[in-house]
Amino acid sequence: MSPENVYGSRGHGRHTKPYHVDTLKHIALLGGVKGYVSLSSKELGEKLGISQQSASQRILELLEADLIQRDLAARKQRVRLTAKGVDLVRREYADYKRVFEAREALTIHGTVTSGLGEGAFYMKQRGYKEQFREKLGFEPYEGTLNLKIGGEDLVALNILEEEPGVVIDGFTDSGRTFGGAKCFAASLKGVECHAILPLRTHHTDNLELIARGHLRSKLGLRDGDEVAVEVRL
Amino acid sequence: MSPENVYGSRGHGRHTKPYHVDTLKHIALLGGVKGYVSLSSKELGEKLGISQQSASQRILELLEADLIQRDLAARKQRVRLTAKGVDLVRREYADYKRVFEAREALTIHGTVTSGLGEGAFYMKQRGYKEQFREKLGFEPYEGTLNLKIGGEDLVALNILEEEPGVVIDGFTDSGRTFGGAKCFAASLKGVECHAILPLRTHHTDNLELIARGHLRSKLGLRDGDEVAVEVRL
DNA sequence: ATTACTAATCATCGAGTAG
DNA sequence: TCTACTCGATGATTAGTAA
Repeated sequence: MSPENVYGSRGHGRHTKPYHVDTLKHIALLGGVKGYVSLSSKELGEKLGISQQSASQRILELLEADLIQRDLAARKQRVRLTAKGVDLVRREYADYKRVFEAREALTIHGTVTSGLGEGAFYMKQRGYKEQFREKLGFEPYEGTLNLKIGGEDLVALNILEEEPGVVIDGFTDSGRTFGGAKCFAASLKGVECHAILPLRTHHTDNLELIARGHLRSKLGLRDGDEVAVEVRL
Repeated sequence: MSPENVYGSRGHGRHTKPYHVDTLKHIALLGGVKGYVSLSSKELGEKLGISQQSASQRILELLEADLIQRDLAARKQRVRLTAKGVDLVRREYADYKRVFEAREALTIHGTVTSGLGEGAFYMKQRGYKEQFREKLGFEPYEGTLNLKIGGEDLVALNILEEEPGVVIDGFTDSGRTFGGAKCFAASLKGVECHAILPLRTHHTDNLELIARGHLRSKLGLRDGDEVAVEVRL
């Protein structure tokens, strides 16, 4: 588990309390990930084994932390998780998945996308290129293959976030700061490559792949193609 | 989630506190499921974002609740989860899995075993037979096919425990009490059957199947055969 | 019925420190 | 070093009740 992932900073919110994840889990189990669910504070209290008053308080705290949204128009409130709330719960899920399904490799499904071409800019930086040669043993093509990850495969990204990988250090060049990243050996349709993730940024649903050559042309990939990449841990 | 699954009674322990599952999760992530891991109270405190003193206290509470075992012989303590502790964490995992991988069917792998022939005794009871005819629409063969479930498939059993299913009520006959159960439609190698689970008992690694005919002879199954059963929710 | 405020109670936590 | 005790401070929960 990442060192920052402690109560005081969990979910990047300043007000995240230890029991919030569990509360979110119960709302999620009622369908709060897909849409609003009718849930009185009394009902929530019963599910959590606490009083109506405490449950009401927790709802207020989750609202304050932007982890749920509420519709208080009708007699009975309706709640749903925010994207941030879903993300927090999915991260917790990733932890448990790591406990029981620790593997040497993860298969992640994604859709080929163009992105903003930002990857190429970063791949051209000398500060990165030298480290790639040193730590990965090759100098990658100056561009990345961007995969959009969705649905059940998102949890795999959360697992990667918590695995060490090969660390590429951040640096500064001409007054600009370039953040650190980590790499995992991977293969895409039999072609060896590396998955690369920023060290700090979370909340992403993208996975970038780098390789010796130009993956897109080598594999004849186009935007929208569905692929499965095998990432080794 | 089952109504009993609240803090006060979680894991059937009288002393289970809300943060115990999270503490167990961190120990599990370090390898505490497979064996002892060296873990000082200071280290645990850092992982949980609490002080060394509080972490020490949590270790004592987990020991008291029979959720971990400890080896305090060396300079640094070593801890591991008990079966009860693993079970508690796996149940939590099942909750999260249900949130993100809610499906209409679960595929569960198991090994055919003979068991003690107890299944047949229960299947002969009139109190059950009448309910099977009424609620499942057929009267099953007077015996069960017993599957031993292991490893990663155990979490599927925990998911079934939390799903409603078709409830078979308990009853008393000749002064003896017969507990309730719940059934899920299933198929084994293309043959329609039902999975049946006791309503109260937990901590099992067995799954019993009932069907119109004798599954074992119909499918040519022997003890030790590996099968996959598709259970519909 | 609801939600949620306030005040009192109760539990959790960490600093200091002993073994 | 380590674990873990005491105890005062902090934080969480609930009963009573308002709206």
